[in-house]
Amino acid sequence: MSESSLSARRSRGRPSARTVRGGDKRERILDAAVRVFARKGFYLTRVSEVAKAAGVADGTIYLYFKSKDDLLVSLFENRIQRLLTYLDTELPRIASATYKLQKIIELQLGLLEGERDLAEVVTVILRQSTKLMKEYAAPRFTAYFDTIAKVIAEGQASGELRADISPHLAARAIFGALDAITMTWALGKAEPGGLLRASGQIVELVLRGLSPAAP
Amino acid sequence: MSESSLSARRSRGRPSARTVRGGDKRERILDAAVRVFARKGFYLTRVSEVAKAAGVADGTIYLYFKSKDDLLVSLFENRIQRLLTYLDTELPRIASATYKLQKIIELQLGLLEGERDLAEVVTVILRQSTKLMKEYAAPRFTAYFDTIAKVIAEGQASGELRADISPHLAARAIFGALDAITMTWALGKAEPGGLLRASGQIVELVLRGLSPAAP
DNA sequence: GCGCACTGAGTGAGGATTCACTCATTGCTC
DNA sequence: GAGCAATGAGTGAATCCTCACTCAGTGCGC
Repeated sequence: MSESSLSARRSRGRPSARTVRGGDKRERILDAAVRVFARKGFYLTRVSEVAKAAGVADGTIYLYFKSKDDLLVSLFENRIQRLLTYLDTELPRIASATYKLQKIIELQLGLLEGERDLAEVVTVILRQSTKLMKEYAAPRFTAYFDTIAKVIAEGQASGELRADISPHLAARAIFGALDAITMTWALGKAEPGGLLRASGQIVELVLRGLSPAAP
Repeated sequence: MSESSLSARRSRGRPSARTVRGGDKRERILDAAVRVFARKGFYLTRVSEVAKAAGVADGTIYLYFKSKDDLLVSLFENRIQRLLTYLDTELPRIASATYKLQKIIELQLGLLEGERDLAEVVTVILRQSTKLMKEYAAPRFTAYFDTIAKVIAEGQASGELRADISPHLAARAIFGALDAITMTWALGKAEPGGLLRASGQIVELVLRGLSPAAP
């Protein structure tokens, strides 16, 4: 079932990417969806509102997305892919585990800085659909945790990081810290630069937390 | 408006606490609600399902709660009050900021250990209603953050903790770490004792992270 | 009998999805 | 290049289903 919901994401016989009229409607719908979802939440958002915000008819949404659920998942997929792709290419180039951690933290916060609506969708809205959360998002989160945990384990092996903390636990803690900071930032005033400034301090906090004991 | 929703929580002319028949129905409904909300999420839960799980009629729920929203808020209120009350009485008795932090961490994880459904409600379900989140839960979270931040600021003033990190930022990071750990625990296997074991390591992590620089 | 907790079938509103229709565009034919 | 037919993206009103909530009743406890 989770399988079906995953494969279903890929919309069926959609119009070709270069549509004759209107241009990239799919992109416009996604843009509108981030904005509307962020303002009203998933369940309180009417599909017709997204359509209106995107400047298309209600039915058009169903030409590009299977359902309202599919719209949310596609949104997440579409935007978050950047982060994962970037990590996959960048991390291997960094030798030190501490610098890798620093990069991860800066990336996660940096991606959402300047994209408040996206931040809110990722930290709050995505979790509003239990079905999506359990079937789709949870495994994605796990995969991300694993990436972080692997970096920590490397650092422990090399002696760069303290070895008396479970890498998976630490990974979840780091993710949670970043997530909570992003959430309060998005739900609150969201001052520009707020996340970037935070990232420096969090790097500090995490790296000292994971530093080997002073002899 | 947030005011009205808050005051509205108090149910109107409910049956007296000592009902003649059936005993404390209100409690039974709350118990059922935790279980059903945890399994299906707020929006996918039908009020009739909660009624069925509680062994009462649909209408009975409305004798004790104003609405489905009210049911969720009452649930949170009812259960989480323990944590806050306990903190308010216990924290002042502890002198050292580091021990206070330790207490907070152990309490937050300890409260939910053994109450998996409640853990899921607090970490996941509560956030499903954007309205509740923004009107009701966000201020509660903020108050909790403030408590933690105050402890950190105290520790900084006394030199127990490093002073180059914003107390509010650190508070959110700590909360987020605990929250993410609880969430993955609740959504995953939720092994007994898992949270307690985690709490020791998190205390370690946080306290070293906040420790003053080694000279 | 009276009052009150309780019941649960019924109601109405709301909203996701559908689908019969429109018409700009394309490309075929002469 | 004009006329014409075919195409299929786009539309949005209508459909139809799903619940949250209501309220006319039921029967228990006194």
